[in-house]
Amino acid sequence: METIVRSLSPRLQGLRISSFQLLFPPLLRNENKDVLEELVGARILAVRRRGKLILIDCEKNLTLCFHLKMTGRILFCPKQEPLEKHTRFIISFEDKKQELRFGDVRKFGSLLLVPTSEVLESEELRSLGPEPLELDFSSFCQLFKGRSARLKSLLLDQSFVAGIGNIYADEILFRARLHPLTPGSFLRKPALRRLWQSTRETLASALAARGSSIRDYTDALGKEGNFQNFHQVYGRESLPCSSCGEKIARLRLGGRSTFFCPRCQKRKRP
DNA sequence: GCCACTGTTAGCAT
DNA sequence: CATGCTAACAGTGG
Repeated sequence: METIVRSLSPRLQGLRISSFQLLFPPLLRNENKDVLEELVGARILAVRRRGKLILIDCEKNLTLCFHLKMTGRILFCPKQEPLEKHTRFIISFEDKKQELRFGDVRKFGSLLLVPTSEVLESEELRSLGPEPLELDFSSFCQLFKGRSARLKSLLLDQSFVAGIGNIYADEILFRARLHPLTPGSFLRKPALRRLWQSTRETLASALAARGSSIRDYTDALGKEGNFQNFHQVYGRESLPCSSCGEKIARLRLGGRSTFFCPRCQKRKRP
C-alpha cells in the first residue's frame, strides 16, 4: 500500500483530471452517484495513505479514498496499453498520455469521494487505530492492556493498529518469537519490546524491499516488490524454519491462514 | 467437476 | 464493548 502510494505520488501530483470512466458503478460507495463529475477540471494535490486506504487529494476540496481489499490494483500506465479484464475505473488527465486505472478481480474494493476537509473525521478513517510506525514503545504497550484477543487477531484488527495485513502479521510475530494465539494481555515488557521492535523492523524492511509480490501484486507502475523473498513464515508451511530448522506450521484463524514456527514461537502460558 | 485457497473486512452471533 | 466466524466475489491449482 505504502509502496503503491510512493510510486504514485510523484506521477500524479499536479495533473489535471480531464475525464473518468466508472466501468463498475458499485465500486463507488457514495449515495450520490454523480459526485465524480465534480472531479473534472480539478488538479491532484497529493497522494497519501492511512491504514490500507489510499487517499488522493484533489482541488475543489475533494479526496478520493480507495480501498484495494484483496485484489484491488492501481496502475498508472500509457492509455494505449490494453485494458485488463477487471478494470473498474479509469481517470484521464489533460495533456497526458498516461491514465490511472483501478482493477479489481473480486469486486471487494471500494471508492468513496469525500470533502478533503472532512476526510480525517470520516467514518472510514475515524475507526482506524494508530499507524504502527508512529507509536512509541509506551503507547504501544498501552494498546495491549486488557486485550484478551490473540496477538494475530489484534495485529489484523484495523481499529487496534492500522495497515497490517495477513502476511506482515505473521512475519512480525515470527521475528518477535511470539505465538499467534497468545492473548494480548499475556505479554510482559520484554515480549512487548520484541513485538514493538519487530513491527518496526519488519515493516521497514518490507518497505525497503518495496513490498511483497505474491501472485501479481505490484506498485502503481507495475513493478514488483522483493519482500516475498525474505518471508520467514508466510506461505512456507512444512519448510524448515530459517532460525531453528523446525518445520513451519500452519493454522487457521478467523478464516485466515497463519504460519509460524512451533519451536521459535512457543505459546505463552496456554 | 469439486474443493481449498486467496495482500480484506462488514456484519452478525456470542 | 470485545471477540470470532462467515460471506461477499472471481479466479487458480490440486
